[in-house]
Amino acid sequence: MLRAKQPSHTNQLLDGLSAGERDRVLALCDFAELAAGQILTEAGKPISHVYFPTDSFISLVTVMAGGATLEVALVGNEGMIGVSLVLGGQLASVNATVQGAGPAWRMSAVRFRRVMRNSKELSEALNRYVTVRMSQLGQVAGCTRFHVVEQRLARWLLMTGDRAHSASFHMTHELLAFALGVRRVGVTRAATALQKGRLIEYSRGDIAILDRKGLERASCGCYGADLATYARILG
Amino acid sequence: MLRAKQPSHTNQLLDGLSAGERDRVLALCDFAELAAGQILTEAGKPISHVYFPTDSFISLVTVMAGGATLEVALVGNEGMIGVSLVLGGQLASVNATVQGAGPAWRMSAVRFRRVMRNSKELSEALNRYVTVRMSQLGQVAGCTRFHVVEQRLARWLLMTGDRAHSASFHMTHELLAFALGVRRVGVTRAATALQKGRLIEYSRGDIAILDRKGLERASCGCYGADLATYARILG
DNA sequence: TTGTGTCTGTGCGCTGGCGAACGCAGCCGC
DNA sequence: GCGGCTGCGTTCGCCAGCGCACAGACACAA
Repeated sequence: MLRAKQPSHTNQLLDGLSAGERDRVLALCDFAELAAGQILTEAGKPISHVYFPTDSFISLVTVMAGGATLEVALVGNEGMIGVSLVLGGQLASVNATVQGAGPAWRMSAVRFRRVMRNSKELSEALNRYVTVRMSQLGQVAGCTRFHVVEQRLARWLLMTGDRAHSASFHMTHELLAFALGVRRVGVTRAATALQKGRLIEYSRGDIAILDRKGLERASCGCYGADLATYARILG
Repeated sequence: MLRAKQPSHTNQLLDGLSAGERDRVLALCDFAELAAGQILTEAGKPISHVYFPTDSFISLVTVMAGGATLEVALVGNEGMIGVSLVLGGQLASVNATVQGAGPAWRMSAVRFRRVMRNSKELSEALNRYVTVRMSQLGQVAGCTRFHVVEQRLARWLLMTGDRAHSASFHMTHELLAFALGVRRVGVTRAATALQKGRLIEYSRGDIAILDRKGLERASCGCYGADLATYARILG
């Protein structure tokens, strides 16, 4: 694993709150160190905690009957894990697996429900985040349908770079294949092409983005569309 | 257009409310007759009204940069149009086009915001519906990625039969192609196969389901998964 | 040093869906 | 009764991604 930027220990959703409100919320959280591969929620099972990542990032994956997998969202310090609770539910609707190890603010479901009832400011902010996620889910469906692996890979690398707060991070082709819902070989092909174009560099799971602008050109517009959606609703 | 069952003029979301609450909500609605092709919301534009379909059904479509289209949800009397308002937003995140003409309860955005603030019962019910939609969006993304056109077509026909309250309805291959995000030719192929198997019958846009059980076998499990999700959260 | 496991690269035949194009058949209006 | 429009059927070459299989390359441990 290559060197990462200084961690920020902040989460944008919480930072968007007024100072007093943010402090009240943070007082109910503890600071958890998430390990790569750790499972935070499983589809259909109760949610025990919500998480506000700061320097970790988490992959939300749907598992189809038959075992095929597809990542439907990548959550870093711009988001949260456990949106079902925001909507008053109990059960998770997707599998959340830690992709990038690191810290996150964590709050028990019980406390979260209470503070959601009592804080209009928090619940409004998180409702806006839910709106963003819904928009992005639609976008992901279309992206997955219409864009080729190389574009989607480029998009994924950009998103991950943002959430890792670093141009380099760890992720094998195998894991990328699960996220993109393609074969490992398909990832290798696409990654080789991007590397030949001097946009990225990788070796045994260590990936580095060399040319961010170039990678944006190689990706589909969905990367920019996602950012725009977020900015429009939560910016 | 072939004969339809007796229309019910009910909407399941509203029917799930207590009688008093339902009456209060309905008193704020008017009864609109929606025409096929009518556009109810457009992505990025303000939502003027929410709709609770009774015997109409509406297709929610994402339009990608480049013009490709993909239906991400089909809403009938089990749902509503305008979920962004439920979450406190102003703007639609998808295009909603009437696919099956018919009646729907309609309420202005202004009134809807007010009643949402004042009725815990309504807002909780609609929040559960939002949860369902989020789950289904993930399912759709996976279905679109992994299942072949014939399966997806079968699923679409089943969903539409449910929402039309009838085994027959009107829909050309061309429009189906837009919904499924494939070529018209691809729809024709799949439809021919289903017709040869005596599962459906069609002619110049009039489609009839002949063998519902057979169609379920020909579809992917996503049809059943969607129903199960709905039942689990709202049943 | 040797071994073992992990990660990446390549090749082969197959298939589902694509774009483009053309023909035909039913229906409606004049 | 003719013309035109809409909806459906088919064909052709093409390509992205698939499943399968195997080989090299590096890393760490015994």
